Amino acid sequence: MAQPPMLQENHLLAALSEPESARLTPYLERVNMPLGQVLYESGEQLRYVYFPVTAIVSLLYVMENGSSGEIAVVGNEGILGIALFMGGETTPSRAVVQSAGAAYRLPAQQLKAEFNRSGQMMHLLLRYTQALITQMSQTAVCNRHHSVDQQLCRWLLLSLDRLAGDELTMTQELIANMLGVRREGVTAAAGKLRDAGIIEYSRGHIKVLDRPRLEQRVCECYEVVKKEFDRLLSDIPPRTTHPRF
Amino acid sequence: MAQPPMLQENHLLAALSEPESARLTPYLERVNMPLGQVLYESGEQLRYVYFPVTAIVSLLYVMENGSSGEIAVVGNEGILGIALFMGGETTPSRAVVQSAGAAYRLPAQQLKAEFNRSGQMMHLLLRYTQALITQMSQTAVCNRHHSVDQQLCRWLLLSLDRLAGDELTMTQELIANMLGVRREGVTAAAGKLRDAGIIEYSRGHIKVLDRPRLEQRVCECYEVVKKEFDRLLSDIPPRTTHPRF
DNA sequence: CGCGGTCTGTGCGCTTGCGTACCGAGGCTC
DNA sequence: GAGCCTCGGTACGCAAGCGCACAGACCGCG
Repeated sequence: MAQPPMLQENHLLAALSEPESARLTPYLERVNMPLGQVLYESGEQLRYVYFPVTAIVSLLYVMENGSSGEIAVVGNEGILGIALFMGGETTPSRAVVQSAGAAYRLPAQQLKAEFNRSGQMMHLLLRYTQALITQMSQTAVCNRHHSVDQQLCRWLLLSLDRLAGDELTMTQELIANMLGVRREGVTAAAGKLRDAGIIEYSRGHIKVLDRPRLEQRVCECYEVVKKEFDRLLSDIPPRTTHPRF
Repeated sequence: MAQPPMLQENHLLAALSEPESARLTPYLERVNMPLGQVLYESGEQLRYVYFPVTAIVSLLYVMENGSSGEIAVVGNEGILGIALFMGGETTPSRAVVQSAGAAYRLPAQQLKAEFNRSGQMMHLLLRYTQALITQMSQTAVCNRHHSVDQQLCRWLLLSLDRLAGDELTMTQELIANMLGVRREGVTAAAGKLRDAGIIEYSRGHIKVLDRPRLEQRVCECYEVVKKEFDRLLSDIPPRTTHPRF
């Protein structure tokens, strides 16, 4: 509780012990990240890790022919750059800012140093990584078995959980890139949700009006991942569900 | 090199330093695993980790409606039970023996103890886990964008890499479960490969006749994962590519 | 106020894969 | 050798999603 309150905005940072927090704070730098910013490219050596606060970042995989797919999404519950402490230094995926906002960044060296102390931070990061693995696995099966309609619901809920409000800035084209489907497919799915009065949207702004009914329509994948995140990370003490404004 | 030669059969065990190997060897137990054996169920507490030798194990995700999908495959290059050292204790996936054979198993306690020494083994396991993450991500996009034909090629090659010979015992029905598609889809894809003279099969036995042409037909996903495994695990010293008979 | 670019809506033909059903062939058991 | 069960082959209608093309709507900018 003696931490600078700002660090509470990211769950992982918030869960650090005082000595850990004291060691890292001098190196943490708050940055603003605009929509579309690429934090790192596939195969690129990472210079920083990022702890999102109000921003949301997608881990995107881009194939040779240009088609793409989101494999995970990271908000203020997590960290970007797990390859650094896992030992691979890089990953074959790209990290793109999906919702503009703030994050703390930390030089790679400092993160590795703290990780190698094998303290609480290491265990925290590993458990977070396992939660991320669950998200990726679930995405794999969801891609295989569920309709665009259901996946759109899942995607909206994942974003909503990582946002302060009920509004997101995102075109259907971009959502299509994330889900790895056609833009027209998203148009159709979004149209159904609008006709049902669950969302409203216009030119890159989506507002969720009725979250409960969104949860009725989503496939099981959303719930599975959510429960697993809760299970793995619920003991994080100050449990700030959303950043306060 | 003073290790019992048998341990060389699994790449991770083979890469251990002498003291590590000496600590673990007393607890390692060689087991035979028949086709179809379930090493652990979704959500089940793990009592052992497994280091496959000649066996191949699939990480399978089964959905509420019974449909399923393979999210990763583990052979003698890896380990089963990463949730133990990642801190989650369990995962929402199921581990099923896809190709009968031998493995070493180690009680969960011993693995955790060794991991917590933060030595070479820890770094090895973490790098392996990152490679596994790559495999899962790639599976997610492959599920989205590639045809059953291509995915069958990928699946065959992944199995082939983890086998001693060129023959696998596996029905089309089971392959369909792994890929998360219909059995008839596999029949059609396999028929094309047979007509082209690339494989031959009958009643649960598949023989690969022309691996180079299999590699021509596969999607990029296979290569990406293979390269990443090589990059992350290539410094493992005794590089026994396949168990010798 | 008009222009241009971006975002969304819609239509159409095509391919892939799904669900269902049925059948024959090979191998195992008794 | 008869019977049974598993495995693989095939067919048909259906639905989802794709690629492409184009049109209208909205916004910002000059």
